[in-house]
Amino acid sequence: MRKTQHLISKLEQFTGLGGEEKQALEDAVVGVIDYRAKEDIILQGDRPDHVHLLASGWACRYKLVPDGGRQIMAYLIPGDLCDVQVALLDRMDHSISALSACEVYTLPLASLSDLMNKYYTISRALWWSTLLDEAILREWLVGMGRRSAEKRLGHLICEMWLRSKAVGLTERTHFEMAVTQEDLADTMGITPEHMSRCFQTLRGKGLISTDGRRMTIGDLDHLIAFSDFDPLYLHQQRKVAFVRL
Amino acid sequence: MRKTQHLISKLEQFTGLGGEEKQALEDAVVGVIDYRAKEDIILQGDRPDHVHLLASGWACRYKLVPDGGRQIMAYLIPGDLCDVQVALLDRMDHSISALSACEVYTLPLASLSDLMNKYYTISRALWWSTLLDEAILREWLVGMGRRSAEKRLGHLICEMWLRSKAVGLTERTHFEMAVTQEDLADTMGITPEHMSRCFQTLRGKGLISTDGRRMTIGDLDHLIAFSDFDPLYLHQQRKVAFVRL
DNA sequence: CGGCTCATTGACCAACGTCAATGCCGGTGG
DNA sequence: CCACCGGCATTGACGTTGGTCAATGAGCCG
Repeated sequence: MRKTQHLISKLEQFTGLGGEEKQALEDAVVGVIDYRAKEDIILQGDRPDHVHLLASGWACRYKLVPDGGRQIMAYLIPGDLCDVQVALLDRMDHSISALSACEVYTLPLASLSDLMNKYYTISRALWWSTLLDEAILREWLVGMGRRSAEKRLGHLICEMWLRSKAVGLTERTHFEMAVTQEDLADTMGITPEHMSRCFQTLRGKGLISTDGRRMTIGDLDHLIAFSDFDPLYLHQQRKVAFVRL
Repeated sequence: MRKTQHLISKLEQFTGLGGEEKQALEDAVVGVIDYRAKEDIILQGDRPDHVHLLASGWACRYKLVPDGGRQIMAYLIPGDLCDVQVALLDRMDHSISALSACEVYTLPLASLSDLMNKYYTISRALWWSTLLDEAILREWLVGMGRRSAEKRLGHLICEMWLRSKAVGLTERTHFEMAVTQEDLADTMGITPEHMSRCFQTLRGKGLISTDGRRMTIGDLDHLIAFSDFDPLYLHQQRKVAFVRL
């Protein structure tokens, strides 16, 4: 399998890619690094000279606040680029950390930049992926402001199920949600204790069930309705990925 | 004064622009539209064929949720482009509405696209501005998850003071904050009643005072400290805009 | 077995929501 | 000029979501 398979699956939601373009992406990968859970990949203030492509596992963008709290601002799954933005911004305004064990491919910033100059399609597709990140961020903000913690959890499960599906990591009814309840609590702006209570509720309603990190969706239609989930914001233009279970 | 003066001031935080580039931007403006407060500029689902540049007044990005609630996800001030992203995404995943009376310039999507092909600097500067939007969104999410409503309000005031300053719309200690408390409540995910209480607190501490829509910062250093404000996320690279009052 | 991390539970508490009423102010028409 | 109106801000009493603290379990691994 190609190293860039997940990335290509992701980009192909938006546009077709030719064989030459796929090979060029593949050739840009120069190294691989392993991280353990909770290990930092990039720190706030860094100015990385490589772009990081997540190959396996889950990671997150986060910031710490003075009182010691952590706010997670994005989940990164296989196929996601961690830091395209550093090409333009002076330095990282947030940190990135592994949530589970992760494999990360490195691509020299210069190669990626060449590639974007040479292949208009790749350039557009990468720009599209940053706009998608932004759209997800907006939807999370809506959740934080206007949805209960339980609905936010349900919403996130729907989102990650679809995003995993788009890169080929979802089974029919279940997928690997490689995070702890504490991570989820830091995502939703609540405490781990309350996160646990939210899980009870969703399980009690028969919407989900869990076995370790494996998340099984018990009743997709009702989960969607309960969570007020509308996949429009994921902009999955080319494939109708959102089929019934 | 140039129509694109505010936009140019904004972009020059990031990069220098030559006279030819400035003129090209100016020439791309083809029309102007007036909106009254509360009027929608773009609706969710739209696919505008023009890019909108805010010339005066304040606007916002927002989404509605089923129970009737509104979540504001960004403020737009003079010099901000409303919808560069629609060039790539299929359609708007959120709406944009005027918060005060607004003047909006329109630029044909095709002209802007030509301009970005011809002038690498402009292309980079516009990309930078979308990354900035994303950085602001992340910081708002941190606030929603991990800061009290009072601190969020203080933080927003610091942010808008700086952003207004970057486009030349801030006096020494005060600026026009063209929004109602209800708008602010919909921004922070709280109720107007609670927003009012937050204002009392900040006024009581002597951090701010208000006169209609005019926001006066009483004690910048303490407001910054109180709000846990760090301007790093605004990525104001070229100018040290963050001088003391 | 012991030590770790993660999930869960319960009792109590604080931030913020809800509802209902009041005040303020600028605009407008008689 | 004044009465009235509509939009916005404010206040108070009380309710709810989610926080805090402290303890207990449950699984995993050396």
